[in-house]
Order: sequence, then structure tokens, then C-alpha cells
Amino acid sequence: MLEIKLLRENLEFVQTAMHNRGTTVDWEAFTGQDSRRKSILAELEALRHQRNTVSDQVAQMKRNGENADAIITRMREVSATIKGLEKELGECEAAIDEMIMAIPNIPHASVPVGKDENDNPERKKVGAPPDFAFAPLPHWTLGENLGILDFARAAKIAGARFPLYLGRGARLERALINFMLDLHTGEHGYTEVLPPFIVNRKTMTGTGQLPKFAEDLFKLEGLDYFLIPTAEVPVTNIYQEEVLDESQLPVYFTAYTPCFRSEAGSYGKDTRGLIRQHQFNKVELVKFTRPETSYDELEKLLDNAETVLRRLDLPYRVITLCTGDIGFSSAKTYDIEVWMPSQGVYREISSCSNFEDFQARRAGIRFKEKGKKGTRLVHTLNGSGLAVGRTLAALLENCQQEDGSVVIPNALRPYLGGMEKLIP
RNA sequence: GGAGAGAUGGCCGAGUCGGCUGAAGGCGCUCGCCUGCUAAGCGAGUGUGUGGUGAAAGCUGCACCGAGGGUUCGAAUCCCUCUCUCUCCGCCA
Repeated sequence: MLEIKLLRENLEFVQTAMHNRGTTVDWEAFTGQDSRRKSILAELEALRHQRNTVSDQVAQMKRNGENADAIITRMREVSATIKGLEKELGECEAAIDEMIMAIPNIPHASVPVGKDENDNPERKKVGAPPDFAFAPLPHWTLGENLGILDFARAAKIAGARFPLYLGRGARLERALINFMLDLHTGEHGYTEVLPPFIVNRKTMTGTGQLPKFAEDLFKLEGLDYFLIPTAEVPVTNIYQEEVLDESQLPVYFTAYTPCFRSEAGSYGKDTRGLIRQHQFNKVELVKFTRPETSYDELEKLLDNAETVLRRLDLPYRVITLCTGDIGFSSAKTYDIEVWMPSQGVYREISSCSNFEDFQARRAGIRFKEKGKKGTRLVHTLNGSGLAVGRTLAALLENCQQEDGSVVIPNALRPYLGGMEKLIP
């Protein structure tokens, strides 16, 4: 959520930002409601002031044993008017709120202007795609040949876009999770948290998934609960409506959670394999920082996520999302894309974003500076560190051998009892 | 699921028969004094949001005592609904 002051005082700036994003907003409706609100409020506050002073007067008179009936009768009318105006104001503010909640964040000045994903500049490329002397197989074929993935049975149990890992596959997924968590907690200074996987509406609204993107979520029928689409949601909301002490900042959290996404509107895309699932595992990185340091923290966060791929010797690149491709709540986002040999393309495996104060304002996350009056909003950041299913897919594909076996990267072997190779 | 108790400022905790309580008192914190260090002591200050005014310090309006409604000239205080927390019983991984 943007600060309403910014919309009032610097509308042109916001309009340019929205244009760059390719977002259209009904500004006339906004300014109309906003000025209506202002006039109602002025009238209302004048009347409330009158009511307050007269009520004091009544109290005074009663204490003196005087009769206040005349004033009381007169004030009845004022009270009725106040009630009417309050209702009107409430409706007006609700309308404004609805509009503001639907306005995305302002892209940071360093974000390249562009229309869509084709305009995302590459920032760097790390590692070389393996040079196979044979046609590399897709991970789902490798997984099924190895007996570690079973999409047919997963479909029987749940439906399309659900994974079933078996034996060494289940263990490999778990090894990746543990490897990532150990890396981030042990070397990058994050505190591990294990949050609820189901959250309420306020929490979903705090990070920006609601009200605009309800169709992407799984909702529990008959209850106002939602399955989390990412750990970002419960973890960022840990400090919802709290005032942190500045000495606490920055806070680094990492969390493993399953993620649930309806994937509405992605019919026909990535129908095979682990790339696009209704349920997948992810290790997430979340930061709460002072505004002054959030962009330095974003660079560090990105590097923390990249480290996972470097340790696993998986080739990847980093792109900067342009204004037209950036997410709703984000001010700046880097995507890390891992090389997928069977498709011959880089695929997103992590998305690292600085939300600045956009989520903090919605969720009410502030900090207090010693010796200074008032509170300030923190900046929130997060990034995948990494999407586990996609990591496993990339690992199978990049480390496959001509005989159908898969060589386990060194960094992962301790988590698999020293296993060096998956053999069919 | 049944029966009770509670939700007040950064924290703890008062709020009597509704009015002078934005909220006593304590802790914490800030500034000053004092003490040759530390501790203790003394004095003053110390909620949030939003608007007006001012160069600023400040002054000032309105709102906020879990949330939402209601009663009333007036509600932290009375009534209703909801949420959450706690205790006991039952059930259960």
C-alpha cells in the first residue's frame, strides 16, 4: 500500500510509475472520493468539537445543580447529524481504501523500464551449461526411471500438478531442504522459523496477496483461512502491528514451508514435471531492515540465494525484472534462473525482492529510533533460497549421465549418507 | 465440545454510581542535577494516527482504552455481536 499523502501531493510521480508498470488506475475516482472525504471530515470534526464542548458544559451544569434540558434537546439533533456523517465518511473511506489496496508499489529508480519479461536485462551469468555428448532427458523421465518420482500416482491421490517423491527422491528433497537451511542459518546469519501453513485474511492482506489475487490462493471452504502460497506470508507477518526497537534490526528469518498455489490461468503451461505444482517445497529468506540499508540488504539476500546454486554447481543467471514484469508489492526484484538442459533455457528458481515500506504499511510493522519521536516503517525483503522442487529438477537434469544415473553434488552428499550417485 | 475469567499506554497495573481520565501509580526510557568510577538519589519529560497554525520550539482540532454495533447531550466505564488469551472439565495427535 502506498502512502495516501504521496497520492495527494505527488500524483504525477505515481502516475508515471503506474504507466511504466502498465497498470491503469482510475485517478479521477480517487481524487473525487478523496476530496469528498476531506469535506465530510471537516464538517464532522467541527460538529464533534461542538458536541465535546457542550457535553463538558452539561457536566458542569449538572454538578452545579443547574437544569441542562434545553441544551440537551438541542444537542440531540447535532448527535444525529454526526451519526449520519460518520456513516457517510465510513463509506467514503472504504471506497478509497479499496482503490489504494489495488495500487501496486512504485518501482525503484534503478529498475529498468520495460513492457514485459522480454525486457528484463541479464545481470550476470554464473557457471557454464553442461556439454552433453547425448540428448539430456527431462527430469520427469529421469525421476521416473530412477523410481524417485511418480506423477501418475500423485495424480491418483490428489490430481494434476502434485508431486509424489519416493525413496531416494523423498530423501533427496529433504536433503536439499536441510542443506539450504543449514547454509542460511550457519553461514548467512538467518534465524530458522517454522510458521503456520494456513493463515487468516489479515495476514494475506498484509503482504499483498489479498484482496487482489484471491484466485491464486487455495481457501479453506467455509472458513476465512488460506493455504500459504509462500513462507513470505506467515514470516513477514510475524511482526504484524508491532513496533520493533531499532537495535533489533536487521532481522533475518529463514523458513522451510510447503507452498500452495492454485495456478489459475496457467493451464497447459509446464504440465509435466516439478516446475509448476499446486504444492511445492521452498526455503524462504525474509528480512526486516531500516529503510536506509534495504537495497544493500537486497544485494546480500540475492547473494545468499545464489550461494545455494554455486555450492551445488548448478549453472544459473540473474536477471533484473523490468517495470512491466515486477510483482505487485515489489519495488525491485531480481530473479535467479537455473539452467534446465532438457529445455535448453534458464528457468526461475528464486525471486528476490525489496518491498520497501509497501508491506510494512499494510501490515503495520514499524520501528522506533532511540531518542527520536514517533515510529518509522521498516522495509521488508524476501527471496527464495531456493524453490526446492525446481532445484531437484535442475539437479537431476544437469547432473545426469548417459547411463541414466545422476551424480550427487559434493555439497549434498553429507545429507545423503555419503551417497555419490543415483543409479537406476 | 461444556463451565468460568480476562483484553487499558513500550511493559506492569488503577479506573468508584457513565461527565473534570488520554487515562492514577509503578517499571522502563530521555534530558538535567548530584555522586571523583558503578549503583543509589533528586528534578523534568515520555503513546499512536490524522488535520490546522507556525521558520522552528510550540500551540491547537479530531480519533483511538481487543474489533464492530447500540444506548446517551456525553462511554474505557452500560448493552449486544465477534475475535483472541487464560483456568477447569471432556475429547484427542
